[in-house]
Amino acid sequence: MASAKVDQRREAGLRTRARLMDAALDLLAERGEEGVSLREITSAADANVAAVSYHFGSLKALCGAAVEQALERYLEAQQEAVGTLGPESTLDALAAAFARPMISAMVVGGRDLAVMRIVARGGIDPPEGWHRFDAAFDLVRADVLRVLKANLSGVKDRELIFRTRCAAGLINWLILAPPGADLHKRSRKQIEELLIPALAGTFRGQSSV
Amino acid sequence: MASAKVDQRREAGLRTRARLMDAALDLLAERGEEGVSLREITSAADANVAAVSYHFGSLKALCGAAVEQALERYLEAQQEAVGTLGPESTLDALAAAFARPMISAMVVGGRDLAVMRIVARGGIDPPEGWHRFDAAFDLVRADVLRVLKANLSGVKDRELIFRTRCAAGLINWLILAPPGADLHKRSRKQIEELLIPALAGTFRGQSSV
DNA sequence: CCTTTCATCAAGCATTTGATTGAATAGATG
DNA sequence: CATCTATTCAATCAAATGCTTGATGAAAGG
Repeated sequence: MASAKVDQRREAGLRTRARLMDAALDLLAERGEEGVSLREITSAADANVAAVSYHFGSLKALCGAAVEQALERYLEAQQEAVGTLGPESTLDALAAAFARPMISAMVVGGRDLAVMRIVARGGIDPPEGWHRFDAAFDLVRADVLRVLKANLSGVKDRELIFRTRCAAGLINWLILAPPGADLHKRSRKQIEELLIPALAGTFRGQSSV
Repeated sequence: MASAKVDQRREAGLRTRARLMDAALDLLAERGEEGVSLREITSAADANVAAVSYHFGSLKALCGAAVEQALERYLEAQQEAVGTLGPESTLDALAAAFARPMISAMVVGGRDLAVMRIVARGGIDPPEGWHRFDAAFDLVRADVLRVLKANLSGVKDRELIFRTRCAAGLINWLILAPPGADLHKRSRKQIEELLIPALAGTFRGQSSV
């Protein structure tokens, strides 16, 4: 019990800090950076308005921390999913791996979905400091590009890169779509059956007329 | 000169009214409904703050009118583009027609692009009163679906509808992407060469493994 | 020429925003 | 026990928000 002793005050502080981050995450996912207010976050987190200044310095800093955390969680999942692909993988397998984090988030819902929505929003209005993760994004893109080149040898790199962008955009769009639209609340299998072919088609392009 | 006589006061009023709408359109396209303030619009339109209340009743009403006007312009262009398709049209032709308004807006830029951005934003955060245009959207979707069924006889309707949604989302995503990304400021030909195959692929799906 | 009508404007309104302050509370330390 | 420290809280701040008001100017109408 000696080394397990902790300062209860500090622990309580970290708890409200975490509550603030979670509340910010949910609200940012729902309404975006412009539509989230200090009072709303603190009341959702059951904390005092001053707690934000105390723990993060400012509302902006809190949002930045929340977005950063979302990005880290997302990139980890996305890298793990795409990293397992070998050069022999089919476009279907690529599409499945590429979409896996998004599909999981959609099935599970809750905070995982919020993370995805925040990342997707960042594709439209990139928060400052976003470029800190450029290298990680490039890593994912490189993995995708490798599989694409193996499957579509006749297509220029520029086109393949663009199609990767399209595929990502397609996914992000579906994530940001208002709940109640097509995919939300469906089973993993149903989502895959609809999404994977469309996504694989985007990668493949209309090569055969 | 008899019937051409107009009230100069009223004409001036209509001019500032139009200036307000244009300013609102630009700002809404850039920052979305949450990020636009009364003072910003009126200063961009070179008008007094009270002009908004006078001409539209409220800021919300002004934004609603601007969004509605954008939707009308968009739907007209989209319907015209897709309506020319026959049942014999290839997926390439379908993709070209489907993307034509977006491509034109991207090449021309300016207010046309603002219109597209507002419509795209509406796909994520649908403004109230949006469903007034559901019928018009359905018309476009029906035209697309007709061509899709002729080209992809083995695929279920539900999948084709979903792929139409994916294609629209893909386009909207590229429209909303920050300027400076891939497509912006490129020639129509360059944009088409990149976009049409990707879009046609999305429609076609990965039917042949 | 006088009155009315339409549009614009500076000034001010109440509310909400993010942020700060000093006191109060609860736990840790010696 | 007393002292210190980390956290929370109600109260408050200046700035920005959307909106209204009464005055002002200019064109229109009789």
